[in-house]
Amino acid sequence: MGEAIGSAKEAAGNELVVAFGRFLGAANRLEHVLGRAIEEACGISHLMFEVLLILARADEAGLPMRAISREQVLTTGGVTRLIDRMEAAGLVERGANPDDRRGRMVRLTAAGEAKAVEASRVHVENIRRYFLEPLPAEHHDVFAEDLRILSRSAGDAVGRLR
Amino acid sequence: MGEAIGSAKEAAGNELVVAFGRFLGAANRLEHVLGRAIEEACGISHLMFEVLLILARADEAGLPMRAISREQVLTTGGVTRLIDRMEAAGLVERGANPDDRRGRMVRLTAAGEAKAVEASRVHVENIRRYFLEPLPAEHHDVFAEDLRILSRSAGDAVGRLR
DNA sequence: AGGAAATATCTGACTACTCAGATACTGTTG
DNA sequence: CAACAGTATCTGAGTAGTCAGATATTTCCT
Repeated sequence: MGEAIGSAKEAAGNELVVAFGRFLGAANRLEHVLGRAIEEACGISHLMFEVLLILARADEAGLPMRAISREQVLTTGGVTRLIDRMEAAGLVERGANPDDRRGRMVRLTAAGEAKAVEASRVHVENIRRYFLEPLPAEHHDVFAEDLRILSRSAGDAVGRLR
Repeated sequence: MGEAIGSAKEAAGNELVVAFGRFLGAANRLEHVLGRAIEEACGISHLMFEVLLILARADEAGLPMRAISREQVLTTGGVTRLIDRMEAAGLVERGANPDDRRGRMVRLTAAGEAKAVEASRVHVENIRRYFLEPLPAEHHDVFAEDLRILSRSAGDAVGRLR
């Protein structure tokens, strides 16, 4: 694992490069495919689904936009435009932020709540059908544990990299 | 795990939705951050790096473009444009495909090989420094095994979803 | 062989991001 | 409290993807 990388072929075959590449590639494709499935079934993009979930966890008053750009890998400009589209689609609404007149609060509309429920059902169904059911039942726990370990490790790593 | 989802709050708190969301989010951010690091250090995008590695694994003759769109989550149109930029940057070159006159072969230039080596060094260094070194040494094997299991499971799931 | 269907790539039009700069506030500090 | 650095959001311009349609060539079937 500690060899110097001399040629391009060696670089491409390096154990760490290969292992991380496969892992990240698989995770990306999974997200891509699950996102596509929601998009086709519910007519909202993957990012919109994430935002619906973030807002569903918040309380009545909603969240300021910056809270959304922090949770997603999106610049503030990107969030402005994403929320513009979601507002145009009737899923969220913007209101004044009483604590800070620079900011706006974003909260779910009734239609947004309904869409969050609908999309979650689709999502859970897809995960279960294609991801979990083919595994023998006793592997579910092990798998869930793997997910936890990896998401924590990956999260820690991101924190250090920044 | 089998409850019906009734409200948006329940949807957002659903165990599967949360676990997959965290996992995919962490994997994405990790890829994003590692990609950024390569971009800043080497001046190539994350996708260009992936393509350099794919081509480095191929033999002298290179690969047809379609082989690249298959390995990446990219349409053929996207590959055309990505390779356009890489060719403009001097990293790859296109040649005729003697077996199929519709297609073109893409292969690394000397500059492309050098860039693959350079970027891999940076990548390995970052993974090691931020991801592996903070783990106690005896966890490395367990971790590598986790990566293997998860990337295989995710790959299988994607196959079933399509 | 002759022609239909499939495949590889390229392109025009569109979309959704990024970055940087503008605007409008807030908070801190001398 | 006046100035100034900081923060939240929005916007213009640029970039890199998608999709669908065009073109050239191959493959398959009769």
